[in-house]
Amino acid sequence: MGNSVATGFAQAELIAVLAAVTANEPRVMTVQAGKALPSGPFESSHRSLQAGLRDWVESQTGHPVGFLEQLYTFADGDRDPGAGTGMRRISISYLGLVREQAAPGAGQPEWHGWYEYFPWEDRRDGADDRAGGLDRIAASLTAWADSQPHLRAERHQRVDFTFGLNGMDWNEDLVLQRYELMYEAALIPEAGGQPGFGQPMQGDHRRILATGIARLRAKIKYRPVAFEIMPGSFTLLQLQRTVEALVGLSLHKSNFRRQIDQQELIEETGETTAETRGRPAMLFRYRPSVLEARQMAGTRLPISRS
Amino acid sequence: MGNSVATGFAQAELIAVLAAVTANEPRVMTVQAGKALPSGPFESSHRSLQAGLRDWVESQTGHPVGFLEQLYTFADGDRDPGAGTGMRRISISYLGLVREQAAPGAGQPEWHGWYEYFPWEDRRDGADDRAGGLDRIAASLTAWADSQPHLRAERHQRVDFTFGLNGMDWNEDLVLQRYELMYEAALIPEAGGQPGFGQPMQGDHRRILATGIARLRAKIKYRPVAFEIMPGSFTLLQLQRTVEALVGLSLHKSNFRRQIDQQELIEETGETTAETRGRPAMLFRYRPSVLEARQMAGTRLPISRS
DNA sequence: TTGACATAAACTCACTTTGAGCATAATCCT
DNA sequence: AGGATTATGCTCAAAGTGAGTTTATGTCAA
Repeated sequence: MGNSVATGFAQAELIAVLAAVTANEPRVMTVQAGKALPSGPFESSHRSLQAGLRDWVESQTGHPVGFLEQLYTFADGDRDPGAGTGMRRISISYLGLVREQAAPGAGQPEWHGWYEYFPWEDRRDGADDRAGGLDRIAASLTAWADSQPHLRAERHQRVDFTFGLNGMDWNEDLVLQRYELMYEAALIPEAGGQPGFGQPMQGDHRRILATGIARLRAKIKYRPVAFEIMPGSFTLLQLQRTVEALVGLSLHKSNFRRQIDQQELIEETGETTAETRGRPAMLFRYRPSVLEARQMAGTRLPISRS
Repeated sequence: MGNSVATGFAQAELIAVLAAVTANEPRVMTVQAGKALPSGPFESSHRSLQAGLRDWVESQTGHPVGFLEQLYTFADGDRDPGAGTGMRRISISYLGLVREQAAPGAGQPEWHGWYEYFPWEDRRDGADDRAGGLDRIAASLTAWADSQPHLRAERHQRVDFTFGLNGMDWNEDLVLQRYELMYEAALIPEAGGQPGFGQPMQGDHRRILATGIARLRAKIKYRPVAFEIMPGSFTLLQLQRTVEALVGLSLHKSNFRRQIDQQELIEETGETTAETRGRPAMLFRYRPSVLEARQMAGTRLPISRS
C-alpha cells in the first residue's frame, strides 16, 4: 500500500443470498440443483454493485427485492484454495429479501429450505431433533476437543458457548461461528471432513449462506426487516411464524404481540381472516410512515441528559 | 450472472479506517496531509484480505491491530464518477482499532482528530457548539427542505429525525445518514457543494470514514471493542472518557460504572493511580477470559422457554 | 342446536433493567 | 485544618420483560 501504484487486478464476482419464507419455512435461491448460490461476474455495465444486483435479481425472480444489503467480500485464499494463476478472484456477497418465491417455471431458479444446509439451526418446538442431530454434533465436537490434551479446556469452553451446551444458552445469532467450529473439527465435507451434517455446497457457498442467515437473525432484532418478506396484509400469528422461521426459535405469543405493537410498526386493515379454525384474526399492514423513525432502535448507553 | 462466464475484471484496492484515541480525542490515520485515508492496491501476494491489511498496518503504525473488521466494498459508479475506461475499480474498506498512535517520525503517517472532518458529530458537554455548527447546518437543511414544496414535509421529517431536531432525540449512530443528507443538500464540497462544514477529503474518503465511525459507535454498545483501544490498565474514568470520545456524547458516571461491572469484563489490578487531584482511582484491566462468552450480548426476542 | 375445540386478544404480576441523583470516602492544595 | 476534587457506593422510581391467565369469537362434528 502506501505509494505503490502496482498491480492489484482481480476478477470480481457477485454472489447473492436471496431469502424468502414460504409455508413457515425459510428458503434460499439456488442454482445447480441446490449445490450453489446464484452468482456471476460483475459487469462494467452495472451502474453500481447494488443497482446491478437488484436489476438482476428482479428479472430472475419476478418480484421486487425489498431489502438488499452487502454481506461480505472474500478474496480466495481466505479459504478457497483457488487457482495459482496470479489473478485473484474477489467475491462480493449480498443478502436480499424477497416477498414470495417465483412460480416454478422453465429455467426458473430453484429454492431450497435453508435448514437443509444447517439442520441444527432449526430449534423451533416442532423441529425434528434427530434431523438437527445436535447430539451427534456434540459428540463429535467433544471427541475433537479431547483429541488435543493441551487445548482441551479451551475447546470445550468454545464448544459449549457456541452450541449452548452444559448450561449455556443457545444463541441463535452464532450461525457462522457454529459452522466455522464444525469446519475446524472436520465435520464439514467442504473441508474434507465427514459428510452427514447438512447438505454441502460448492466452494464456500455454505459459509456465505451461514453469514447471510447470521446477519438476518441479528438484524431482525433491531430493524423491521421481517416485513420485507411478508405479504401486504397478514395476521399477527403469521408474522410471528415468519420471524420464528428465520430465527429458528419458538417465541412467546403474547410478549411477541406486545413487542410488535408498542413499536407501532403496524396498523389494522379493518378486515379479518377466516384462517382455519378458531376465532378469526385481525389483519394488519405495515406502516411505512414510521419506518424511518423506527429504523434504528436504540442505544444501550447510559447517556447523561443534563 | 447465471451461466455467463464473461469479463468481470476490476482493479482492487484496500482502504483503511484506523482509529485510536489519544488525550480523549478520537483520531484517524491519514495520508496526504489529512486529505486521504491510507489505501493501496490489493496484492496477489497477500494470503487474504484481512491478513494482508493487518501486516501492512502493523508495519506502518508499529503497534498491533487489536480489532480489524471489513466495512464495505464500493465500486466506483456508486458515487465517484470514475473513469470510463471499462475497467472498474473496487474499493474494499476496513475498520481497525489501534492502541496508541505511533510516535511521529519521518515518513510516518499522520493522525487527525476525526471531528475535524465531522465537527457536528461531537456532542460531548465540553464540545464547542459553534465548531459543530449544528445551527448553521439546521438552517441550511431547512432551506433545502423548503426549496421543493412537494417534498417539504418528507424532507423536514427526515432532517428532524436524522439530526435530532424539533423534539426528536439525537441518535449518535446515524453518522453516515447525516453525511449523506448533507451531501444531498449540497453542503459538502465533495459533492460540489459549499465548503464550511468540516474538512473535506479526497474522493469519497470522508464517506468511508463516516461509515467507519458509524460502525464503531454501533458496535461499542454490544461488544467490548473499547478495550482494544485502551492501554493495559486504566481507571474507570479513563474508560468512560474513551467511550465518550468515540460516541461523541457525555455519559452518566455511575450508570456507566454499573453497566461495566455487571458485564464482568474487567477486574481490579490491585493498584491505584494518583492522577491529578481527588481520591486516587483503582486501576482495572480487561479480562480476556470472559471475552468469548460476553462477545455477543443478547437478543431482544421474546423467546418461549418451555 | 349444542358443546368441544381452537385461536385471538386483553390483562395481570413478579422481576429485572434503566435513568437520575444523593451520600460517603480518600486524596491534594493552601 | 479545611476546602476542593475525584472515586465509589447506594437508593428509588419508572420502564421494560418473562410467563401466565382470562375472556372473546369463531369452526366443526355429533
